[in-house]
Amino acid sequence: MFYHITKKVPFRKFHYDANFSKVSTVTNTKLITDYFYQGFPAKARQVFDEMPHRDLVTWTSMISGYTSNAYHSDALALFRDMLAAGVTPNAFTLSSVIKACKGMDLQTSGEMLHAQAVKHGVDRQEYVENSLLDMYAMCGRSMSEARAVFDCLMEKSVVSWTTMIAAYTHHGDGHAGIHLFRQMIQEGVELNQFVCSIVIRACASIKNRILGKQMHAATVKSGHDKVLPVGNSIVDMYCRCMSLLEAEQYFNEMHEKDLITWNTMISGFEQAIPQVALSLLIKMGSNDVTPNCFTYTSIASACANMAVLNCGRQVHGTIIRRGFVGNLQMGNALVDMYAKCGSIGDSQKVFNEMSRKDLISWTSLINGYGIHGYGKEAVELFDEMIISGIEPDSVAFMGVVSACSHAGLIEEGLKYFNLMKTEYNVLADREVYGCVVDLLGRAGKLTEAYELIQRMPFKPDESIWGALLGACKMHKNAKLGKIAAEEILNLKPKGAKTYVILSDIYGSCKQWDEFAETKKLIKETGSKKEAGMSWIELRDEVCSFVVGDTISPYTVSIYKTLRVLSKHMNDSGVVSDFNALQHNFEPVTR
DNA sequence: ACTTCTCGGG
Repeated sequence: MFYHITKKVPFRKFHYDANFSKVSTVTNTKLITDYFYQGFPAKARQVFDEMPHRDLVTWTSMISGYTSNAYHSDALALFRDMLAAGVTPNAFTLSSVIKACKGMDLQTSGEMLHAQAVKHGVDRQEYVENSLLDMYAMCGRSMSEARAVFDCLMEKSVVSWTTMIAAYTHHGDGHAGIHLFRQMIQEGVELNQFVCSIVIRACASIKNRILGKQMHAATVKSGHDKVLPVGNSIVDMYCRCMSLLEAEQYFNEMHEKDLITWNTMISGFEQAIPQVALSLLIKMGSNDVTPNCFTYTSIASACANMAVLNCGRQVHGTIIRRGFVGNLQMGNALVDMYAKCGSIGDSQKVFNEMSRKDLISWTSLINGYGIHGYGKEAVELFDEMIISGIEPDSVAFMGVVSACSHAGLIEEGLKYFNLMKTEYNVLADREVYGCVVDLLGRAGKLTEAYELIQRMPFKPDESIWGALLGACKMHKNAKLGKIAAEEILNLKPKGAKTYVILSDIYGSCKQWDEFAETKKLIKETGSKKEAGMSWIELRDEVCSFVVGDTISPYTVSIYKTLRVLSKHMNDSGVVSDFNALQHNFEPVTR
């Protein structure tokens, strides 16, 4: 049992003073360690401050305790105090304080500590070496420095391997991480829980479900799957590989779950089946797990993906009540949520009230403006972001280009596309090219769009040809439409949707022979186009609609309203696109 | 008595 010994202890004045003081230092140091272990840094600090005498181990316990509780700046400050007090650090101290530098992304300070380690002759000790390796790997912009250190290690322990695999994975190169893992196995290094969880994470990052499942099996065999972080990684892996059934199955089988387990499931389901994310929130409550900030950012995204404004507002209310509004990622999720739920005003409001904004905050609102057709506002916000000193990435450019595309701001959109490489040195990925194809296509510059596809540095995929095909439909260009459709069918032979659009194009171009032939092909392949679905919130209910719906109790009034609306459109001179549609279906009424 | 590597948010 520990008890708190302070300066006020009266026995200090006796002759065995020195000895007693030593005992009390050891005891109090144990107490400090224990307080940190229990997660009470303030109590640990109080013991430390009241100690009559502190030795190197006491200082080190404080520093490492701060780091393991993520109080990195306190750890660093205390290290400075320690040096000022004339105490010389050892390998234990330095590995802890190097870890603090990693936690704060301070490579320069880390390098200074590296020098200290050399000075005190501990730089080649295993723990110091590994913490330095981790610091260089995680703080550096690339892996080259860390790789050089790793290759020079005298002895590669499982920790060194884990550090490297983790760093590659965090830098977005899961393949390199797995490659290193294979090497590690070949060298006969034993698995431990850390390697298991990070390798599964690497499988998740490259969405390799087969390899992930093999690793899952390996962890079961070695018993490491009983460790929570490993189990959580397994759930995460199945979610990211879009194997939600397996994720749920494993989740249900877990004998122990923590907050991260629940959060992993909720964020895993948030995109594909947002309703399940909401029911998981309720379930976790009845399992006595309290949701945190992470939980609610995923829940806000789930509301965004369901486009349910009322539900979203209620969630926002809960977020305010729980005091999560100041959180950056939380704010970002809310900006996105309101935009996707159709309330761009609330989206702006949340954005304006955010005390800190990062690239994602700006991008979310730019995307929101794009969704709502506010091209000019998107462009202005993008420029404002640049002025505020934020460096755009390809996602941000995609947001502004796509907003321009939807608003018909062709010149503006192309301007930003060109600025990417000329001004900002941002590489346009396949998605950005897709946006630009869409932009040119909508503007009727079909030949330019086709030429861009031919000279882009990637193999065009289905969605890029799809953008061209859609534009061909819009501008009634059967020649390029046929080319685009053929390319898509090469990539995805049974795409009924492609035939349908192509037949629309032939129909609207009045090429009836080709129209009939395409229709015949649709029948022959026997596949059906997946129906698009829309939904709105009506009071407490979500009502969904599909084309040709006869099931909805509102069918009759829906088509009545549609006729009124299209009459309004015609009367006010809006040219509707109903011509192409007429060939596909007739409204079904009862 | 003190040390390194693992899991969740566009």
